[in-house]
Amino acid sequence: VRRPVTELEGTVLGLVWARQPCTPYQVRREFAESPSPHWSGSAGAIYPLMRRLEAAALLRSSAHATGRRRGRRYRLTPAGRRALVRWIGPPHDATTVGVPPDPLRTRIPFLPALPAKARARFLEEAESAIRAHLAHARADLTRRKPHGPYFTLMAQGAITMLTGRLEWVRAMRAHPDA
Amino acid sequence: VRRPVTELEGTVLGLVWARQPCTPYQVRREFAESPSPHWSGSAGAIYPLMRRLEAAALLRSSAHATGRRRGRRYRLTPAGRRALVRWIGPPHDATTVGVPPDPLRTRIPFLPALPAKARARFLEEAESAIRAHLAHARADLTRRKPHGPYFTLMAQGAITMLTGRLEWVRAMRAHPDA
DNA sequence: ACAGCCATGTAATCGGTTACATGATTGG
DNA sequence: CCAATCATGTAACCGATTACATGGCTGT
Repeated sequence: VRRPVTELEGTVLGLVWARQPCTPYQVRREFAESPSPHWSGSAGAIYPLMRRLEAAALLRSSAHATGRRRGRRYRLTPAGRRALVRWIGPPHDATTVGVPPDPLRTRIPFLPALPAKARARFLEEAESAIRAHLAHARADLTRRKPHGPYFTLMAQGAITMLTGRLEWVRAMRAHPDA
Repeated sequence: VRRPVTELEGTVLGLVWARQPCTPYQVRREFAESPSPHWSGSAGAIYPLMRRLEAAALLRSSAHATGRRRGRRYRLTPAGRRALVRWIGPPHDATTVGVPPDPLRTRIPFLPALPAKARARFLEEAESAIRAHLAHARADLTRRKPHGPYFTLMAQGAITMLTGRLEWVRAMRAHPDA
């Protein structure tokens, strides 16, 4: 009666699957290089998490040493592989496929708390910040393209989201009282 | 030297601002009715949080009783109002305005772990689930329209995100190896 | 040799969820 | 009156972040 794996656990299973044998540090680097800042991939999150996954028999590890440095390399167990497939889905639940959280959208209903001038600045700064992130996302796309079609598709997904958000903000600036 | 308010704290400040005087239960209902399932608005989160905000002098409360039921009504203090304005921004940081987290997108690079048939089913189920959520979001829009332009804009933002995601999934289904 | 980064961890803190407890109100 | 729901909390657990500690490696 194992509980389903969390988002972070599922992502780590996927990263290990793709790179096995894989060290916790490689996983951390992947999070650090990701354009999405949602998870920090901090050491305090990743190392204990991978130990937990091993305790749950979803990962197994072997000691490893490059030169004199100790370390562990992780691989998926068959149960880990099955847990990964179940995490990917389908079925998709509401948190996976529903309206994604968006801190910018969250702020919109509270804009009347700002004076009109600050409200205009809010939207102006938002638009230029989104453009900057869009440029980063496009750079990320070209960087990931050699890694295969699915990495390309993921990067395109990020661009799609940013583009939609940009249009949305532009519409708000155009019709402030729509 | 107060730390900046978190997303949940900022949202609660905004909700209290819009409805003051406001009980924790009203705040919880707002989260429960929100189409985004990101925060549960559980009692164990909201009641202690509002007490913390009062301890930080961003909220003040007065005891209240309807019939024989005890309770507290909260209002913003001037400092709370300033904290709300600072939370809304600008400036926007990367977590606010960058690529939003998206559990569906997160799964894409791991699709090769699925057999081809399951991969097709993943995309098929994703598309139909997004359509269902889009219908909910549109219903939410018409429900919120009477509450003013900013609630309308927020609801439209959710629709924009879902529409973009739908097009993205449709493109993936059309060109599985793009 | 020494500074700085790479790599592997651990400990304390903090906050959100889950589960539970309790009383008040309302509908049948 | 009794059940279901509304409303107000509390406590335990769990996990992510922050900050710290350590030791090996690399360039100058």
